[in-house]
Amino acid sequence: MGTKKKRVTLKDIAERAGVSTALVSYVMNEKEKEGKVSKDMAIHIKAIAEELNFKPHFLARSLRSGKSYTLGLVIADISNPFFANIARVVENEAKKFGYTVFYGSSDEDASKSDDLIDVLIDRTVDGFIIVSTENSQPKIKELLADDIPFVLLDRYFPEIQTDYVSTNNYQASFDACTHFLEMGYKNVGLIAYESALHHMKERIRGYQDALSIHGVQLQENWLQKVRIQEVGLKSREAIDNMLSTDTPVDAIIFCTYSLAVNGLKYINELKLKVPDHLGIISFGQAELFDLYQCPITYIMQQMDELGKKAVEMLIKKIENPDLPKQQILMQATLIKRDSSKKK
Amino acid sequence: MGTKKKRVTLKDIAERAGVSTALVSYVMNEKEKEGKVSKDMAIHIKAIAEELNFKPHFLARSLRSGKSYTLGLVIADISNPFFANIARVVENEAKKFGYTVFYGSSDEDASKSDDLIDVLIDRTVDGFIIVSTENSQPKIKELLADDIPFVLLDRYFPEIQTDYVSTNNYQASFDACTHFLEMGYKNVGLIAYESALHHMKERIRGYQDALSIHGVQLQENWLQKVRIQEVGLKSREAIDNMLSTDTPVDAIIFCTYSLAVNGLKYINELKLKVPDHLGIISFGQAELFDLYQCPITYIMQQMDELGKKAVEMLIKKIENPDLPKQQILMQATLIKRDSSKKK
DNA sequence: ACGATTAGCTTAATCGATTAACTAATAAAT
DNA sequence: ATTTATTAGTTAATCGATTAAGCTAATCGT
Repeated sequence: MGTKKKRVTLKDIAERAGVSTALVSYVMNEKEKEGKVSKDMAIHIKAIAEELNFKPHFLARSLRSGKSYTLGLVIADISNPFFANIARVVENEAKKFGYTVFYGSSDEDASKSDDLIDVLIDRTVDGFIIVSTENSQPKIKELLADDIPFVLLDRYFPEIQTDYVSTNNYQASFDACTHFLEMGYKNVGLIAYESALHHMKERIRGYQDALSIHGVQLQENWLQKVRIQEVGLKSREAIDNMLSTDTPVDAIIFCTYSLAVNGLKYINELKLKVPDHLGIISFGQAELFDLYQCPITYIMQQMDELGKKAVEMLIKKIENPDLPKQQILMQATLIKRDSSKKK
Repeated sequence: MGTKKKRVTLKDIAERAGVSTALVSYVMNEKEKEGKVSKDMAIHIKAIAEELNFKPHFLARSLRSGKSYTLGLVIADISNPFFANIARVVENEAKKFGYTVFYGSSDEDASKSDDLIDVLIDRTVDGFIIVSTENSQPKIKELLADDIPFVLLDRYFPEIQTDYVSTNNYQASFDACTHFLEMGYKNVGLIAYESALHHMKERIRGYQDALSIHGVQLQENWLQKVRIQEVGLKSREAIDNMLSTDTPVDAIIFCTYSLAVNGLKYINELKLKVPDHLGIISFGQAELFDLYQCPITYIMQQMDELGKKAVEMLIKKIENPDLPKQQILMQATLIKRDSSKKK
């Protein structure tokens, strides 16, 4: 009843085989090719290891080798389906390379993010994948200075030279707005986060350029910015603003999933019909978009590829720190559905 | 410029202070109360540690002490909002106790779950929180036999004596069905997973008992079971079955979030109006329920409490393995909204 | 046949922190 | 004055695996 099974160590195997632990270690690490161990002995030792069900002690090995085969993943919020999916992909991909993932949510708060990174450094992770927050530049620079391998995911800082994998947000936003205009919507609005984060600025810029290239003048109140911490309260206000001008919007682009959730809820409350009263396009992808009044047009990012690339880049970086920094921007795809259908 | 900052070790501090590493270790572990270290020396050493920004090496400490302050969390699927939330709560709660969490998704697949647990054991986690899958009893028994601390979360096996924290699913289901009957719905159906998992059986039993206690005879096709792996395909079939009998249902209880997502999607396709054509109650909670045709009535589990309790129990268990096993069933709450409103 | 290789294994240091056991010096007790 | 306690430290083993360096005996080349 509960006999604490004590670990089988190299020593146990060595004793059983009547050899030194070093030899066992060589066998376990397939060093026999290098002429360190005889074939017979290798077979013999492997058999014993098998029989005793030997599993190397991760901590001991890591301590000695300085490698923990552990990655730290810092994301904004695991309860956002976009990041939940990222987390999943990262976890699965890392596993393929023999790495395990510690993760944590920053809640879009730089100090939480910084703390999390510190905790994970203490835990001797080999590297990081980071979805950074506003004001996390100092920490990022610190990581650079300390030569800690990391890859930024989804968000990056154009003024800091780092590895990153992200999406061409400018293009995505440009395409969304253009699509609305082509479908006959005249007054296209956009709700973004009030944020210094570059990806958000790019989304705004893409929208603005699309309007101006199509000869549409951006009207007052079409562009709304909401502080991340106040999404719940201010989303309604933003929509009210967009609708109560001389040139009320007939279509809205939501720059994030949370903005969409809150906005769509309010649109329901206002009893507005999508897309008749209001066309909708949103960044992100979620089951929710299938179940609204009508299927919502959304901007699909290649999450699987984003996550995979990030892991791949990070592991390469860990194994070869001198690799030149790499930047990847992936293309997003506009999934066109009823919420933006032809007027 | 990337000067790999090398770790500050006990030895560095010891040399600087002209003492042995042992003494430094005692100071760092606050053992001075036990009369091992003079006050002056303690202050002196602490000052040096501070100055050099000493951080103990986690792996070294863990290797020596046999404690890693790491928990393993095995959940069904991180992209399900219910589990994403659990993961979050567990992570936050663990942090409060100085623990960090490794997690992974099992995808409701016992062999994946078992593998995951093995990987985490290799990683020397101190204990597990497990949302178990069908057929994972053997692994659970193995953990018991090996005296590895763990707490089951959400799902448990009544035939195995373990610690667990779960919800009174029988009552929750009973209440949901009763609510429908009281609101004037006559033909209440339920869609569940085809599963041997006890929590699922309890949900079914609660529904059946509620019907029979209120004098309603369970009709053919009212109770539908769908295999987890086929939710996408078979949900439609299930709903078709419920609607195409002599006694078609006028209300449906969905036993899980995934069942609800798929079911609601199909109900949209069928252009059925909720709640006029069909009342809806679902287990789980999600933003999606706010944004459907009308707000969906759902069964709210106390996720925060579930997660917190699980962490608390686990850590107590880790620190005192001889603690008697504890079982906790939490009460769920029915959040009544328009999808089940009075006929 | 003699020195040089090489195959095959062992020794021992190492990663960094912890802790039981020991020492030396001082203080208290009898 | 001698024993006993207490204080304030040090030494060295330990957790388990890795690996450079060393050793021995067999093998090779000429």
